[in-house]
Amino acid sequence: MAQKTELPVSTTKEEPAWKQRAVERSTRAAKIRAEQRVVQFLDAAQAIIAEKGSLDLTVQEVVDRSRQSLRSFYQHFSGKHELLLALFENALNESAEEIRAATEAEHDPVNQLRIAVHLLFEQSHTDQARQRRPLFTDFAPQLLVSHPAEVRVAHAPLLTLITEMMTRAAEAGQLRTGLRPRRAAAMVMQTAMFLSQSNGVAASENAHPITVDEAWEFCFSGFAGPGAVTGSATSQA
Amino acid sequence: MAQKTELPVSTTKEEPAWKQRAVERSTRAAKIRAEQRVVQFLDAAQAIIAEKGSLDLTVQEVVDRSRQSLRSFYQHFSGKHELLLALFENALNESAEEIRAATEAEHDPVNQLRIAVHLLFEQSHTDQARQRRPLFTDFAPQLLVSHPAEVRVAHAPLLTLITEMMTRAAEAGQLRTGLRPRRAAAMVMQTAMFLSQSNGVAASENAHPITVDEAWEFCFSGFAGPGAVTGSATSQA
DNA sequence: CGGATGTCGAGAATGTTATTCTCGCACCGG
DNA sequence: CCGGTGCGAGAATAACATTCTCGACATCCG
Repeated sequence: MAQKTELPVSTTKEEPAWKQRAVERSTRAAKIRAEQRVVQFLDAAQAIIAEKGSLDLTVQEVVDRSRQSLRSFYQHFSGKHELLLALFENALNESAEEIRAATEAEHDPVNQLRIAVHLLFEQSHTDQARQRRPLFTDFAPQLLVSHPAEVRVAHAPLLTLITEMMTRAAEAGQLRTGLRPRRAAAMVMQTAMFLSQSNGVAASENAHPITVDEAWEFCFSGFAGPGAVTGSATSQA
Repeated sequence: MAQKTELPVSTTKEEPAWKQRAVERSTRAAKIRAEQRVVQFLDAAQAIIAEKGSLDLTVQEVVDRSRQSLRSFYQHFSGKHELLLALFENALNESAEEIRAATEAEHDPVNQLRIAVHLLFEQSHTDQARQRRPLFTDFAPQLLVSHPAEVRVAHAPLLTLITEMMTRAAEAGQLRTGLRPRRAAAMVMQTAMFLSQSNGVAASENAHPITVDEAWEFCFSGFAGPGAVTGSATSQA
């Protein structure tokens, strides 16, 4: 691509320093701009979703809102799907942060887990708290089917966090024998999220909806083994 | 609409018997035809799904395959969505039947539950056994978000079945105190299905995938009271 | 028989999106 | 000033779902 005529043959292997620097300079600027744009797209999408309380957004909407162009959009994302995936990962990271923050005051690992399950459950609830996170939990199921690998990556931080707790619980002898902490963490995490989701809007008909506490009791017994007792601060509400 | 002139006023309230019969006769024929057509659409869709192993079907495909017309399709279904819903309900009914059949030889309610969880788990697995049922389990998540009420209806037969088992388990003192059978049933059902789904294709990377037995142990501990032990026929595999 | 009415296949028309493509402008180093 | 390059505006394309129109064929009623 470059003017081979003026450059020594060695160039093929290693560019001269000045060129590298020059390229670097022009490259960095481009990178910064790119990052800015990506962020703008992300923010725009987030805002739209928050406004309409649903994932039904059009690439066009996002583009308009972010005051950029379709062209630019497809230059930065391979498609709508990647945008959503980015938001999804974001949301899960934030969620993990939130849980970490909410549990760091607590010493008892089982209580930490209880808090984690509560938060996870609430954040995954489709109805309530339609502000930010739940939407991505709406999105998760589709993803789970179409792009399981990406989902696993996105779940990683949360899974890691919960695994830590579970490991400490295991050390405290709170874990059913024969159950590896990571497995337990995975199951608890999934269960909390999905039980929450499966409640749907149905608050009207029968008393179906499963409560946070029920879900927690279920998870707790699930990993602690039958007969265990919920940590000291059990919410008997 | 009818010729009011020749008919007594009373007609407005109650049609004469002969007319009712006539209407009935012509109506029945129509109904039969309609049912036939619906079945044809359903079969065609099922076949296509089985063939491509995915839910990505086009209304057009279904229509072509069933040797009918678009017009006819929209005359019998309010839209693609309703078709999928019908298939979904079907699949869940079959699933419930299957489970019922597989458990009727078993007396111990806990063992019945174990079998049920195993079957549910396997049927919900996205990978394996891509023949019939799993596809609808793929479909479920979307539905759960968009039409929770319908999902509840579709789940009803399965839920009922599992609730029966759970009730018997409770009578046998196998259920954690304070846990109503129906709630337990709902949670176990959801957990079995979702844990299975969340495994994704990832069989390659880390050892993530949760096994049937792990899921069962988790569920069992989740609902069973203190000191309970998995039913006699525990598969220690 | 002959027209009215209803059913239905064939396929065109419409509407919504995502995604791609084409232009043309503005800016930048030489 | 010139050839590029980055990018906005928006037209073009492609899939689909859903609706609409037409015309053939049947069935019923007088």
